[in-house]
Amino acid sequence: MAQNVYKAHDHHVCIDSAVARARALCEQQGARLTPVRQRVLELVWANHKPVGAYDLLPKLAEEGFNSAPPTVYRALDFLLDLGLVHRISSLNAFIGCTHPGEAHPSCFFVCRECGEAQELDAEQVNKIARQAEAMLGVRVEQQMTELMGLCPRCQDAA
Amino acid sequence: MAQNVYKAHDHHVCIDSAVARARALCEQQGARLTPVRQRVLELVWANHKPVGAYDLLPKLAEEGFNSAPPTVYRALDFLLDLGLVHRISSLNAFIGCTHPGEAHPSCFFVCRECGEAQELDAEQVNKIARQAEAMLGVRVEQQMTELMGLCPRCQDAA
DNA sequence: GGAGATTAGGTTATAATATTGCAATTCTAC
DNA sequence: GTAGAATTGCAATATTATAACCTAATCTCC
Repeated sequence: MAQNVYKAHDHHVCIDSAVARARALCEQQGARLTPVRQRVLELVWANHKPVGAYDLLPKLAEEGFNSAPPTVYRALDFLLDLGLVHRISSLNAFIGCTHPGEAHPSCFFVCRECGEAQELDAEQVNKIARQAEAMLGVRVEQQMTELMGLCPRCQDAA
Repeated sequence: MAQNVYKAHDHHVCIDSAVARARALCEQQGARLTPVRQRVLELVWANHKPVGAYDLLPKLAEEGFNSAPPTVYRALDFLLDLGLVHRISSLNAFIGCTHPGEAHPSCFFVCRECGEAQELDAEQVNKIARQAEAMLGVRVEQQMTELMGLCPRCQDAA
């Protein structure tokens, strides 16, 4: 299971290590972590809530970056390709990945109240994929699972 | 596992039984399967490919139905609530469900070539949900899984 | 069967998300 | 240093979804 976001933690470490992993991965793959791309990654990691592409635009603008939609979508596509971020389809939003290294299954729990997302172990989803391949003859190339509900904190609050 | 869409079948049966199930379910729940709603359901069932809301509009228009976006979105929302259709988030599209009866986990394989979707057994996804509840203390209310890849036919074609 | 409540549908406008196409620039490898 | 590739800037537009407000149909209960 990935790191538990519901435990108290120094979030700067999350951001810093995300950038460090990104840098390493880009070097390894011969990809370029340009200023926009790095800044988008940092902004996605600003907290543990999936962020919309259009939420990033004004923040980039403030900092003097170009801020037209294609800029942020291109950066996000780049990060998605490297598995540095995941897309939460049901929210049209993006969130940082804790164990990047090319595209891999996306499996998250998202709280409908606070919006925080917790990455989950995707082992069971792999089972579904293997089962479908065996029983139906399909070939699975991508997987995503999204669970929605209430996180521990928001249950307590209610 | 739900019916296998890759096997030859008389598709009229799919549509007819979908409508029959819908009628029964609506009766049971005291909901009204109005003409627009039934027609939208039939159109969603026109084939086994997820269909976009905006693809339905012109077809409804041809048949003299009102055809503004809210009309089709309302019909789709109604059908979603009853579990008669599912939303494929990664495609912004909708597909008929073979075993309706209020909202339930959505689990599909979608072919990236032909676009056909095959509903899968969601038992493993339930396991993920229970695991997340046990280990993280979250409460899961909704689930969706989407697998992407190549269906048997499109593998053969390639 | 009629009054009031509820549900469904019509209409217009607009919000939110995402992409296309092309020109300009920067980087990389030779 | 130059050709080719990757990246960015920019303007326009496509696609998906909802808001707000009103009218009409249907239900419920007496």
